[in-house]
Amino acid sequence: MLRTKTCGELRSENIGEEVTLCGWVDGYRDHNGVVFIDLRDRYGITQVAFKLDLAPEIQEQARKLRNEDVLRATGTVIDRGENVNPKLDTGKIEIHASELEVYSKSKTPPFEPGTQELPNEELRLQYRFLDLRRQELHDALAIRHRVSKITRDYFDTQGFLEIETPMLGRSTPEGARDYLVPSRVHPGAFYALPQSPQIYKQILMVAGYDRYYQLARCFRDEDLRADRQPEFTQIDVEMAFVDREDIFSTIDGLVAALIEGVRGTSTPLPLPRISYHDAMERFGSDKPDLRFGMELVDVGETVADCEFGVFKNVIAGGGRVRGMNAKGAAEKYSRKNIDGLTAFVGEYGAKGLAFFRVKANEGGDLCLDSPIAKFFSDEHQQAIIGKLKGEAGDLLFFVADKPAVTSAALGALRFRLGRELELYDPKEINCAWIIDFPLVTWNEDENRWDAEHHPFCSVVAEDVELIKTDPGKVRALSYDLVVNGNEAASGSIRIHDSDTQQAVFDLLGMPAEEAEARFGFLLEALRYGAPPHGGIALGLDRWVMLFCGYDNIRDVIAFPKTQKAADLLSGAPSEVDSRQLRDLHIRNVTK
RNA sequence: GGGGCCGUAGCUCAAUUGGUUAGAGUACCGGACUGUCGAUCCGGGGGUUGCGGGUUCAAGUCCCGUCGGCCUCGCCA
Repeated sequence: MLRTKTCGELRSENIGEEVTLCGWVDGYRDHNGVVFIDLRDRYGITQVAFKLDLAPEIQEQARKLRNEDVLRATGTVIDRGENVNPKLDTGKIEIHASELEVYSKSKTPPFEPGTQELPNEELRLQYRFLDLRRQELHDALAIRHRVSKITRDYFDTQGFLEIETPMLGRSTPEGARDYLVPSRVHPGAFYALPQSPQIYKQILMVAGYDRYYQLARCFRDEDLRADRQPEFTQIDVEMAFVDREDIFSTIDGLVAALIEGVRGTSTPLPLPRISYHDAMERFGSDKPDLRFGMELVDVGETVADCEFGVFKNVIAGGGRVRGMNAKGAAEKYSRKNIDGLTAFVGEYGAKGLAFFRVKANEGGDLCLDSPIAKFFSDEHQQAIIGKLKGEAGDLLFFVADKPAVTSAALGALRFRLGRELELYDPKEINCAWIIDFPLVTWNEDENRWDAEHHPFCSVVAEDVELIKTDPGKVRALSYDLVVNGNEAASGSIRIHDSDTQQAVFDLLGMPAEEAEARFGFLLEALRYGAPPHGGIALGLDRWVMLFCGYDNIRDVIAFPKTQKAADLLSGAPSEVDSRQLRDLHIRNVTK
């Protein structure tokens, strides 16, 4: 090594030692007779002093050092005495340099990795090599490494094999849009990058590899979000000869190991479970944030005969009126704030947001205060207050609409209010299984049933008969793991007998020929002795994001892409020359 | 595809709500200084206000379009 120590490890015990450090200039202070350099590497910062009286021959060179220059300095570890810097772990010592080698000068950087105020993200992504020098990115990627390492160790102890599956696969048009790769040797034909290793891992089960996992890179050509990148990493798992409980206990163990390994805290197992139905009723979401309460309440019966036309008409039309109680928030939201919330729920299809402040009148009785309170008799007001357990100072919100809209709007509003009202400890990691998802949901536009999870998802045994009679009521053997309001894992027990598989294809309106054409290779494999099997995939990026306490996954990915799926560092995607296109039998039709 | 926020010096921001030569901090350059650690002090350079149109006596500011970044609905089996 070119160095004998790192910039993070020297302490008082090292005083008197001759050491050599390498690193980047994090800051410089030139006092003519002495030049101070804050030298930074992965491990920390150490102050190096270049003193005129000790090494006059390198003084001139030291005075020219600027931020982000790379150097090697050799010198003696000195006690700082009175001049300790409590901000640095190495603050009790410094190096009095006798030798200096400048490996490379840096152009003036567009921003300083050590600075407090971050530049805009566009610049950070363009100069990602500078951004990655920041301590926060180092920490995030270290946690990411820890999650991967713990995962591999855990599955190893459980007898799993890590098996790689192809990146160049066959396009199956279901689900997300594929990223396609043209074939040179098969003119007009394309590979697809995997949306997930789903079909391959099921084939591995048929092949007898009954405990498989993989840290799998996946690709989906869909619009991005804060927690969605076009390429991302799944902890992909599949097991044979198992039922749902085996998956839960296996993943419970992984989750506990991750939290223990990253946070150092233990997690009570088994993780709690909530049915999809209960999650939607109580929280308005299939990925509820369970760090706080503020559950939804149905007041449909209570307000069915009130004088407020909106409520009355919605109930009469088969809709629902649901609400929730923001405890103590009456004075925290002005009329203008609430207008903002009304616009917010509008994004989820709600046509309005009714609100009431709970107040105590002169007599000490509770009543509702709102522009629409006059439409509610005293009996109605008391009933509403009773249902939502209202107390003076509470703020009640209601949405009246189609059932799905009340869930979507109130679920989103609850999530937002929980954050704004700081109803939880932001460091908490709260996990729960959501189970008993519906197998299919009705697609209004296409006038058919769509698979909620995917077409190979098995069904709760007692619901099999319902496939033909009442498909919307069929519960799937699928499950999600939600963490702090994020879908952090999703999986299912798969269908392994062809009768059930055919029944599901029939339900989805997929003719046998079409199923054969699309994933016949999986169906054929299942005909050669398929064990009962099931699995799950965890979103590794999201888990790391949650462990870091960030609100987007770009900050836990070394080289992320922008919302338009561009890499601002490399310039991908880019045009290619016509020769490459010709080799691939591709013609550019945009010109 | 839709909605919203943003774009001014290398960077972070300001600019009287349409009005004189677009400012500050920081970074950068030069100088002073032997104990700083957000060093300090003196001096200096640095602008196509993302881009293109339009309105106006006058546009960083208003309007239209466009590019880019972020958030989001749809989408993501």
